[in-house]
Amino acid sequence: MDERTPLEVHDRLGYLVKHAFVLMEELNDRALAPFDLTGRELALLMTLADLGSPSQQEAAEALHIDRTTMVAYVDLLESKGFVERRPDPSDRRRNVVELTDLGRRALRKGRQASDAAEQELLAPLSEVDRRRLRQALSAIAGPGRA
Amino acid sequence: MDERTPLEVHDRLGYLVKHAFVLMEELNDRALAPFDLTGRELALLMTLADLGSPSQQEAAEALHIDRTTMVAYVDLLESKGFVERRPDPSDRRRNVVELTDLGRRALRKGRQASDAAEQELLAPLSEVDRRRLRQALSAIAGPGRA
DNA sequence: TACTGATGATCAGTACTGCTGACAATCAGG
DNA sequence: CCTGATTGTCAGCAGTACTGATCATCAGTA
Repeated sequence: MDERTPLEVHDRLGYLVKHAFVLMEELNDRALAPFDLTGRELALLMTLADLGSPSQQEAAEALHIDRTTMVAYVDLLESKGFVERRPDPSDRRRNVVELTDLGRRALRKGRQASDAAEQELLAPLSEVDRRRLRQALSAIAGPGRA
Repeated sequence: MDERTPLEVHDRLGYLVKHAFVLMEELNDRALAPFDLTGRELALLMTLADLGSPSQQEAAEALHIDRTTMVAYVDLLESKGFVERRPDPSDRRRNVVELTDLGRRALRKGRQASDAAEQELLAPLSEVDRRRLRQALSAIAGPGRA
């Protein structure tokens, strides 16, 4: 009870991708709110866990965000007690960013909640279609394109 | 020559969808720049053409944006000479938004350029995969979800 | 040692997008 | 006429992420 006429713009790839993104963001942030996390913050926690204890620069590159943006994220997660900054003894220009125990716990809980949000977004799709969508998006936006 | 370790975060749906969106936006805006259009502005031109001559409110609903945001878009497109505001004689609260001849021309050119940008984004995919991706995104983000 | 250039983190300022809340004008129903 | 709802407009704010400048540090070189 919303659309009368099918609109051309609703079939454009740009429109579809944008609204899939907005929806995913909403579901993700809603699922993560109980753990005091946003989707972007969870992504950073995941990156820190994957990379060991990277510098801010390395983490920023892995997430394809600007290093000046990373400063604010680390500030935020540090204020929540999820990560700690530590100057790298072997190169004192660098800040090593490490997960705290609290941060590791938030990561575990957050990953579960985010998994559930993904399932919610993918609900209209069959198992095969979900796999195909993932593969298509990886081919489009994955390594070597950004 | 970029990623050493496969990172968990790069397989998350949120990450994939976000970066597909960012890439699509870049390709779209680059393709549309010669016609003095952004992807969002083209979307509005398409909506106006589809809906006939809707009020700002109707156009905003069709694009799922706020009516206060629509004001700025119409201002912008009006300053470029692509659309015209006209008070609706039958309801003087409303502004009917109409494409000008210049706007119709920009729409034609812009649609072609945007089509090319879509093809560029979809380049890594086969014809079948492109169709499946579109269907999957429609099921996820199409009518009835937003 | 001293000099030079590059690198990492930080901050101020800016731009863009899109929201909320308030307002005036207008309409519809009684 | 009144009342309440609707439409467009505007000011203000929030979130995101950038550029450019600055400071400390490092690496290489003479």
